Amino acid sequence: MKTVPLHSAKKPAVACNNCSLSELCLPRGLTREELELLESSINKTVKIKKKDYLFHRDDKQQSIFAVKAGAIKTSLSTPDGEEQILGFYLPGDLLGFDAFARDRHTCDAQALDDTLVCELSMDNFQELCGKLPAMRGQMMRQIGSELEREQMLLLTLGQMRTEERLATFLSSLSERNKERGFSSNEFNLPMARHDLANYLGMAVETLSRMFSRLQEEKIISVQHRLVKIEDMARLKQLAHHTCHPAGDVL
Amino acid sequence: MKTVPLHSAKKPAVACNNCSLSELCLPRGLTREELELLESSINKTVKIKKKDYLFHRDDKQQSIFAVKAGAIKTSLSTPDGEEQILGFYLPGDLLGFDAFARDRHTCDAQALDDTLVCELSMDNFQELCGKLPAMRGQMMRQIGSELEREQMLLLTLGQMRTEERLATFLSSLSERNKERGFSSNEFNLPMARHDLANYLGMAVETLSRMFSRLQEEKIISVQHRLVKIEDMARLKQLAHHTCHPAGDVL
DNA sequence: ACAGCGCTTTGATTTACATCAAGAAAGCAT
DNA sequence: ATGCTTTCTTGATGTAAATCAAAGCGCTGT
Repeated sequence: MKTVPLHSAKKPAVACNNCSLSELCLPRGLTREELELLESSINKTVKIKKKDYLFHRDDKQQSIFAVKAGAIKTSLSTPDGEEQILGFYLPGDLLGFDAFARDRHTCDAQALDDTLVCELSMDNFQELCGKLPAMRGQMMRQIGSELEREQMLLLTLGQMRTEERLATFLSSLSERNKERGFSSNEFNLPMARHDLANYLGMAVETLSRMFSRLQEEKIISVQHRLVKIEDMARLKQLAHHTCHPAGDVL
Repeated sequence: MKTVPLHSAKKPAVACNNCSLSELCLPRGLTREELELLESSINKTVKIKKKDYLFHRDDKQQSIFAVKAGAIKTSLSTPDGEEQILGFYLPGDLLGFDAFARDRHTCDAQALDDTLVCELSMDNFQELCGKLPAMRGQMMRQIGSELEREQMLLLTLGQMRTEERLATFLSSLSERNKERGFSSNEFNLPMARHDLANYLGMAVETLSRMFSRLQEEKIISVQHRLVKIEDMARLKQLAHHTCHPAGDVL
């Protein structure tokens, strides 16, 4: 097993403590020393072009990743070419946990845009988990969030009608933006209609109709990817199925 | 934090090494000494009567649990009383990971039958994770499986038609039984129609119709909860959407 | 045994959504 | 700009599955 230099002589390429995402990402709750150890363990930041893959299903797991800029979607696909999008990962989100079961990724991860991710190798990850209980705790929380997010999506797909699904999605994207200090009333969708429809388990046409419907009802206004929430109360009401205020990823 | 006696004088109440489930449960891959440490950390085994709850949503997480006998369902429910069943946990399955995100459970866990579970307190769990890398690894794998299982269910709910959903479910239950040394061709469903229908995101009536349809097509035969698979090849073909042979829980 | 209750199946009808089809708008290259 | 491709919206039609309704079956307990 590779060992991590405890205090590397030269300044690491990655500086988590300067990163605007440090409160959302792994560093949260770590002490100064722990943070330094983490920084020196981050292997590098990687650029991925739009439509390129960060990993494929069945790839051996090398690392876990943190999105720094851009957006990633993960999806499962079937022999006959059908796909189900499992999640959208935006800046501050971690991904790669899916491979914990068998050391191989269980889904594909593709960039929706030109994207920047930080990479932490599994070796380093394991070592940090052994050494730093706080780091292990933070990691557990991240995995827990992932589990929770998928559970919410199950509820959405299993129980809600299409309008509710969209309302729920918009409401949680809004929450998410608020948490990150962005506007909760006006934002751009990071994904195309096609991807969102698939994620929400409906046809693109249906999604489009639901956007129109919410607009007619004066709950939102949309043009292309720009969404404005005009009546948050009614949106939340439509999305009342949703139990959680929080949620880390979409 | 409580400390775990390294070698308790008296024999622990729990004997993982005698347990028929040790190959599926936490002990897998642990050395003799590690196993002893685990055994002495298991707090107790708990009995839960049919319809009683192991935990509720928002309960503070005290423990993780391993099902020894019986069956547990986990579910999410909405303010207006709708429910989505998230998983069925059978002997050898672990549950409780959902609380990792916020130290509180994100779903309810209810016994489908009189049930026996082993309980490992979070304190002991944390301690073991720090001490035993093998144990931490096994735990990560378990969590990974949970994530993977939920992903498969998302694919099922998002993309499949009702007949495919049932076929997929039966096929994976069959696999699961084979792995545990039970018959893969003939088994009892551990849950009522109502619960299965909800889990698969359809109405009870539709589920019933799909059972009938599969029976008409001579793929299975059903009476009450007893299912016989008459034509495994065609069942798998119907369930072709499913990518994975494995899968730990349902 | 019987009644009574919950669970399951089957049938008739309705409906939400998918599919099919076409047009409008936006992005991209030349 | 111009045309071309891709993405998105809207309309018309079809269908899978929900809902409504009722009957059959298998429990439980008296």
